[in-house]
Amino acid sequence: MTREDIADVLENIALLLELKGENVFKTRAYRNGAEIARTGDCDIIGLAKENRLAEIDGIGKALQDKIHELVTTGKMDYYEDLRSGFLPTLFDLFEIQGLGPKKIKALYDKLEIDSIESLKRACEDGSISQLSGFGTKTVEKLLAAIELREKFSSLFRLGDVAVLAESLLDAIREHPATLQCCHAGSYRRSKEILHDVDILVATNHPGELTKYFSELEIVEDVIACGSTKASVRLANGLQADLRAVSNKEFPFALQYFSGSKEHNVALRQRSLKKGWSLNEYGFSVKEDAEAPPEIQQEEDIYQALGLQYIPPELRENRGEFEAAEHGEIPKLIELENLRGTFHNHTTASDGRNSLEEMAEAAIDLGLEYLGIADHSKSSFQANGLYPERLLKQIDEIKALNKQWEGSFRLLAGSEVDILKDGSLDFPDDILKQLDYAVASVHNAFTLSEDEMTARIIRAMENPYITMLGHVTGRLLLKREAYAVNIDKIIDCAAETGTIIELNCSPYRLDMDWRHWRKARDKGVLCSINPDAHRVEHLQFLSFGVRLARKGWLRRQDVINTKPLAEVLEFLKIQ
DNA sequence: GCCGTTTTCGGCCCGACTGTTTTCAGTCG
Repeated sequence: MTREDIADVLENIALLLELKGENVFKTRAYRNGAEIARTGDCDIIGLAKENRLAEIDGIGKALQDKIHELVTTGKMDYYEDLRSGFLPTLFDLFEIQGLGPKKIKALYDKLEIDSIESLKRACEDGSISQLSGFGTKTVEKLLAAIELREKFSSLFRLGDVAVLAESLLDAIREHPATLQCCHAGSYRRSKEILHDVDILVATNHPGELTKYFSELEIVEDVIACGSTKASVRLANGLQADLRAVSNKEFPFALQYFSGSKEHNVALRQRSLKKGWSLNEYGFSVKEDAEAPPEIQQEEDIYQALGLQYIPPELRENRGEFEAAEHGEIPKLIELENLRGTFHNHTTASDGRNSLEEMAEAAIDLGLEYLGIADHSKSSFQANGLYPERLLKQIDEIKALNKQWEGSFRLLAGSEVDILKDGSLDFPDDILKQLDYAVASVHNAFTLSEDEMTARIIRAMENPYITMLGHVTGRLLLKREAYAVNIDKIIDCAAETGTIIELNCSPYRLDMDWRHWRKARDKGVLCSINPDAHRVEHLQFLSFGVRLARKGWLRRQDVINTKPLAEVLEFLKIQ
């Protein structure tokens, strides 16, 4: 029994109660309990065993008894009763955009729809249209949502893969027969969306390693396990592949399996011009071609082909060859370059940690400054701040800053909503009291591209707006970006000197890496922001740096590589 | 179902958007 297990049971109870049309506040109590189980600071399992759940705020008598029963017996009668008679596929319906408890209840009661499959059938055969509240538009939207889900079913966000990918590589590294190992594929190239994880190992005992790999504890299913290659599936459905090669082949295999396919096609074409055919095992030399140099490591392959080394993140055949030919591959930003960050939340709005806790966590990470940007009043759902509370927070930040005497500083900002017409949620006389302000769109996502672009540009033109938050509002594998003309936004950022955020929440990674190079070339500065809602989220900075590298960004292109003194000067604050 | 109290009952986050129901219900953030 883990915290996750408890959270899942409570969350499912909340869904089933919603289906039964129970009191929304009762439902909310269970959902709140799930959240506490999943992410609360307390040791919920230990407290449950000791009958001390009453110490947790939000867990009342009913949940205490039920969680205690679940933890000590492994099941909960209330939950078993509630879900008897329903297929587990029913829960999938809640993941379809546009379907909530009321509609799911209607679908279940009237048409016995209890899975995405039966929903799709009912959409296609027209039976859904008989139900009141389900018109043609609704059916269209449901079909689109089902299609989106199918499209994404075998895809994973970088942030959901990173821990697994690292622990797999660690396991391979520990094996005594491993000579060297490395990630390959799209994980190595830091793609934001992945469909598998590739690991390459150099060894003299390949069969031992593939067997060892397929028997690792985190492996759920073995898809294939041969003498040089193993494919497995992990509990979350992610596929992981291991390829074992000799030490001599390793640089070639690493280059080959890192891709991208387009990059490799271009590289092999270059190689052929020299009379060398390139594959995952090495160069094979055509007759009367000169002999290629000795290859010790991946860098040597690029050098042999007359190219500067191309970091894996840039291998998308998007101009990296031209740059490498002319020695113009940039020195890309590294995680160690970051000196601080902006756009973080606290308990004042929808964050989980206090100002002090966020500051301590930032100091522990070695940062010199941390920008606090809680939501503004229009983000009701996020407990956005009204001016009085914001001004009070500014005072609190000033008071806290005294203790660090310049060695660390909290910056007082706001994530101010860009309203539908492009005006801001706070008047200028409030904004000007802040150290900086992030402007973000949080509602009215369905404006036309022209309207949305004009709306955002209007906000950027406000002199008190320092940076633009999550430019497209996308949630990876969950919600498409809203319509916006990125090129116009970049031009406006260049003209107004507005920084553009690289929001490094694993769900966002927005602005997309494909736009950063041109933004950089127009002189637009980037800010790598974790959008942290709790101290652990500061770790998202590493994803931000990976995607900034993928966007060709150098240290000098990112505002938060600047030391504190320079940032204060930049923001014109004391 | 939880919480807090002017203590055992009433409040619990609110507004925008969408589609369809011609006056509002459901979903979402």
